[in-house]
Amino acid sequence: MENKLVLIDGNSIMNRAFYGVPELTNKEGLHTNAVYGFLNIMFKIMEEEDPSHIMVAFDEKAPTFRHKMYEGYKGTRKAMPDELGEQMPVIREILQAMNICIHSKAGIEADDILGTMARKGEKEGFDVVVVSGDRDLLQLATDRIKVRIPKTKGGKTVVEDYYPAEVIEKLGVTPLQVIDLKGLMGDSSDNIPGVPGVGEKTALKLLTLFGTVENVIAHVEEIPQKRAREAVKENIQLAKLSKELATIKTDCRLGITTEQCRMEDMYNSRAYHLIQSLDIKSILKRFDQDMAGDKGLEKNFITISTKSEWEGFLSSVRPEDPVGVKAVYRADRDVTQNTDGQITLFMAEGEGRLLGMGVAFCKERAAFCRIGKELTEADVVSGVGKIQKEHMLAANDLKSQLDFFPDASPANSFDTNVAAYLINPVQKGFAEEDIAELYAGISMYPYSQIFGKFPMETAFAEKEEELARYVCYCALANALAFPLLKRELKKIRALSLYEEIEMPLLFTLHGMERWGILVRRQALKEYGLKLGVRIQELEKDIWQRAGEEFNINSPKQLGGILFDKMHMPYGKKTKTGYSTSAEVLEKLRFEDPIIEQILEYRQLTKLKSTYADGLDTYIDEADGRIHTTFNQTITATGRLSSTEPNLQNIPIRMELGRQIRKVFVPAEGCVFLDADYSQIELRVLAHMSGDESLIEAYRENADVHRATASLVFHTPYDEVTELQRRNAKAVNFGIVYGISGFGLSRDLNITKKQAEKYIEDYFETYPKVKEFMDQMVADGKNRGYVASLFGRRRPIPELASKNFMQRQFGERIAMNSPIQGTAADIIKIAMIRVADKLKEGNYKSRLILQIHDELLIETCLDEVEEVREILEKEMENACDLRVPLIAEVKQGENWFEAK
DNA sequence: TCCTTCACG
DNA sequence: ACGTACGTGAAGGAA
Repeated sequence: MENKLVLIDGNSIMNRAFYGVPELTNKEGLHTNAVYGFLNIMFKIMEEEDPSHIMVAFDEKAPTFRHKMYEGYKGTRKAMPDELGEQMPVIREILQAMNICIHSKAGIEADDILGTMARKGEKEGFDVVVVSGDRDLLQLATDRIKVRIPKTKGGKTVVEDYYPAEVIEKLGVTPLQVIDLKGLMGDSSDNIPGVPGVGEKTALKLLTLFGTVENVIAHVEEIPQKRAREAVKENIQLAKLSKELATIKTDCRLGITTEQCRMEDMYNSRAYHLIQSLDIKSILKRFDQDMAGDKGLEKNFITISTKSEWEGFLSSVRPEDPVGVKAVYRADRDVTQNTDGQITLFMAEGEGRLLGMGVAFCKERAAFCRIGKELTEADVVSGVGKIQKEHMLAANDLKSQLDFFPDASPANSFDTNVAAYLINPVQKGFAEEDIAELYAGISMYPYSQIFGKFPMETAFAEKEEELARYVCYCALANALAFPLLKRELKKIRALSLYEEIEMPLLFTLHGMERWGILVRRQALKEYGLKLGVRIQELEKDIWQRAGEEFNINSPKQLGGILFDKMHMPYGKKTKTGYSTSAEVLEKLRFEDPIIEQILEYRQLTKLKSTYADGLDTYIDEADGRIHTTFNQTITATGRLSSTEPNLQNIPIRMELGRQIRKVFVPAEGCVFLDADYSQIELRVLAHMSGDESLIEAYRENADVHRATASLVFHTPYDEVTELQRRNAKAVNFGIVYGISGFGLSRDLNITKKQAEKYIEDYFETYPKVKEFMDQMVADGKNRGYVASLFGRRRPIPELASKNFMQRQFGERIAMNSPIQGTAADIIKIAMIRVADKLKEGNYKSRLILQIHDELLIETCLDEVEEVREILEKEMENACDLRVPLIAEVKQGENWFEAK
């Protein structure tokens, strides 16, 4: 409806909601019940009233003049409970995000703001609706001002409506007389004293007789009842004051116009995300219905389905525009074209998989290219390729779309995902939805809310219109974010990290993923079968010893058997019950042979489910190879991670598990070359700390653990015992992790005291290491982040935590991240150089895996010596430290042999 | 969806 | 008086 103004009493409704809605919290433990209740009431009112204008008024935190005056009189207003107080800023933020006018001013009560705006609106011809939980507001009611008072009755919200007629009916006085009523009877909830001894009944009688407080006072002698007469007589000042207190001002100078209250773009994604962070699902539904028209692109995107349209669109690009893109493609690979070997397979890959592409230059020019008869995949691909010569290509997760951008290079393309990751690696997400918010200044409707968990391929088939719009927004977000992200990278001095490491690496990783690693499927299957046989034997034995059949994989059931039924002494307890971890079982080894069997059972089922059976499902039918995905933007430290499947955690420590590496083999005519960095993190530590003794040890190519033992335990280098060396090694590890006495004591099975002594001695031996650690923690506290040698940042908010544990965790992170991060930087450089050398030299050998400090190359037999040289040299020379970097290269017919 | 366990560096 | 070693991903069970 045109010209309807809704005015909401923020504090009052929050208060109502807080006491009316049972306790609710989000994942972080923030209370949300009042916010939830408030929004429910607000939406209900909006649904019923369909207003054109809306405003919410709040009280300022500081006590107002009126209350100060009264404070001196009698007590104070009850303090707001913390659980409600913490929700006040939250609701204001949400309302602000929804572009709802909120107003509060020191010295002016919310009531007075409402009163003033109500009268103002009425004068300007608005229908006014005032929403409050406070009956005080009833004095505002007129024919054009409706007062609505929500009440919660048994979990449901019922709203009582008051025009003047209803006020008279319910209260027995006119709206204006509400003030007089309160002046006489008072209002404890609003701290209005009233006249002592005068209640509702008496007050009403007096008003029927005299009309107003002033008249009651003037005719005080005429009051029939003695008690009331005396009461009023003795409290004339109090009555006057009470009336004043009860009077809502309607003439405040607020400095806002009704026009500023106009409703606009309420259902946007900023508000959506805010509410989402509160874990209130039911409110989000309202957004689902109403967010259809999000901002940014309006209806400025077109769908292109012919080649001429495409060419016309391309020519509309302005010289300074980047080209934002997002490809929509089929996930499956084209099997039929991949019959004659590797090379053909990859040439053919991608071909025929593209379904469409969002392309955007700016807010005014965005298009969805629909692949079809008159616009082929080749048209789109070559069109983008051509425009890329002059314009930066901006994509998000370019690696996953690289098949469709054959002309892309690290220099002519930008990945908003990678860039945002470098700016803050511990942020929630880096997809277009996040980029749009943070770096493009536009709102996007989240994919999952439109299409659920379906892949884009399905979304394209079922909701093409919506998907077209979605990918255009993605493309636009990328285009708009590009300059901002680049500027930010420059500002934090991470631009060279981005340009010289991460972007080139993206291409290297893409090549590794596509090439994949060959797996002997049959051997894997046999391995799994063998495990299965033994698992069944163990299962039978375990059940027999337990005296019943149960699920050995269930920690709960296993705990019940071991600790309740068999009465073994339990060690640790977890949140949910007994711990049955290997560490605990290890200590029970001698209680019963069942323990040994359970441990073996655990080991075997792990190998079978995760590796034997698990890996098999990832073998590509077309080429017999496994193509993992390397995630470049997951870890907080800068390492890569590997998923679907994870090829960075293939067993090696235990012999039986290690055997599985025999199924990973090089292609026909090739061998594996596998190179490991030797103690890269400790070497990085030596460099970064500048500790002379540690550097010296590495320069002399000494056994560092032995050297450490020698210095820490004051034993000649050649007389260090095995135990001493082992202890020193554990200390070295601990140092890299951000040492703690407890952690080390647990690892070495010694007392905390002893462990602390070790650490103390260690720091005495390598004083610069101690200095370095302290410096990192100080840096983290001062700047909020620590950085690697190449400028890779990790924010550490934990260091500012009030929680001791959290803070200590922050300190360990501060000590570890620069080291782990620098090591990650170094191997990334090595990877790029190795892959580039292989490419430039037209070698047929390929880099196929990275496992943090290890690189695996499928090496053609005739290239072995040259590639070995390249691998070793590029790894060792990846960066120039104060200590040498050593890479140990091994060769083998499979991954087992090459380690 | 969260938790526990365990595989790796 | 707390209750911790740093960084990951997958599987299976419990809720």
